[in-house]
Amino acid sequence: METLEGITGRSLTVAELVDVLRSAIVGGDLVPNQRLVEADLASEYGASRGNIRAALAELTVEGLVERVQNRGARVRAVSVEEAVEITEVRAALEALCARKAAERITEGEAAELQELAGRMKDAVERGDRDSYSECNQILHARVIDISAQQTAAATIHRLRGQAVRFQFRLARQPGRPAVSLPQHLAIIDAVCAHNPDAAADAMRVHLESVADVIRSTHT
Amino acid sequence: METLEGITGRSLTVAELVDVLRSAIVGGDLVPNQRLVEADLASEYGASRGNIRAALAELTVEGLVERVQNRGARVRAVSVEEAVEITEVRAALEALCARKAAERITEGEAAELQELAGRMKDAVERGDRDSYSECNQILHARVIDISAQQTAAATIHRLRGQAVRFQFRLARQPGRPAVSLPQHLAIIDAVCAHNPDAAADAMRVHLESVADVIRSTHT
DNA sequence: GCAAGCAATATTGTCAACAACTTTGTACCA
DNA sequence: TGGTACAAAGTTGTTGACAATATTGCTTGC
Repeated sequence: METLEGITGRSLTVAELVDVLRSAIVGGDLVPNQRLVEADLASEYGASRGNIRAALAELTVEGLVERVQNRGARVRAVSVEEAVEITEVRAALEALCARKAAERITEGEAAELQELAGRMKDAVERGDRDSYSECNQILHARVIDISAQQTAAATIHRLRGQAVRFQFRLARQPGRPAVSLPQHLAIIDAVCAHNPDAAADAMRVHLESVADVIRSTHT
Repeated sequence: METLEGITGRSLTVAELVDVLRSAIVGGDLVPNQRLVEADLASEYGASRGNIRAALAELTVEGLVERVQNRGARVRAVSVEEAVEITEVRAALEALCARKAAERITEGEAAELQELAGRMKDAVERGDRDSYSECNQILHARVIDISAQQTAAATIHRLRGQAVRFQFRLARQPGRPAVSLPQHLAIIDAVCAHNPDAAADAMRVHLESVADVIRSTHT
């Protein structure tokens, strides 16, 4: 892989570095607890150490990186307990979004969600995990989108980045689609039926069940 | 006021600057939309511009400061619409905390909350706004504490910082205590009765009513 | 063989200078 | 009078050098 610096000839800005490093952490190129030595990252990504340093400071506030005084930065390792907490917070926030989405949804958007429901049923019948997983992500994103809640959306997005490793494992669990499909369909039904309370409950139940699965992997 | 630099003889670290600037913004010494010129802040607080710059970057991620490329930083102005959203997110998260608190609360903690309920009733009867406002803050803080939800607590705290200006106005509204006192008592009752669903509902209803008041000030 | 102290190395924290960009003010021309 | 081009000032973005701190490995004495 060629670095961006190698291609463009200029060095990366702080904002670009934040994006690049965030992707590297969320994407798993930088693994939990891995040390992030400023000088190494600087030569790796073709940036000055000062900019690397600034980027690490921002990612620390985002919760992706952990720093201790005079001892440098590491990729933050999220414990199972913490992943459960994060998922519970997501449950509360996405339930809020589902509630607002049920209040605001248009007929066009409802038709779109119904079509998505069809694709999800199909995918489960065919045993197509990748397609189902994709629909899953689209559903959650669409509900947040329709809710038009900027603050909740930003918070959910940040938390997702921290726990993405656990989500990933989850989707591969055998028998998981059979459990989650009816939950997803219940969310779609309630949102499309303009039923805020039912939509919030359905979303909360769904993500609480995700939290339970994560909890159970702790043993 | 003497700067910390003037007292200690050394210049401030980035971490110290973040705290100082955060307090200044939340406390209202730096008002919304006020420009934050790095060089000015540097001489004001007796720090190097580089450290000021790093501190502003962190506060930007926290949502207290707004920056645009090459045009500097300002204190972020939170709109009424945004304050409503923030309060709704707080409603969802504090409802989660109330639920968990109801599950975990000990008898000692329950007695403490009941005593707080008494003080709140007293304060309203006596018309003592300051005391009631203080109890209010203690109640919310205690419920979050008892819930032992680190992730939710950190998120609530960050959001509170952004909307603190609106909260402040609210407490001074005439007739407000008469509305909020029964809501607060309902929260305490449900949490102490180990009733998670009721606790979550009571907290959500309470903060949604706060959101309504903020919304109504827009007109 | 082992622990304590010390030197060497690695790494982070801070700073001041320089470069790049944006805005403001002014002169000139239609 | 209005607008455009250009110069000047103000401010932010970036970098490399230096200082402070932590870690590692070695030596020495027991």
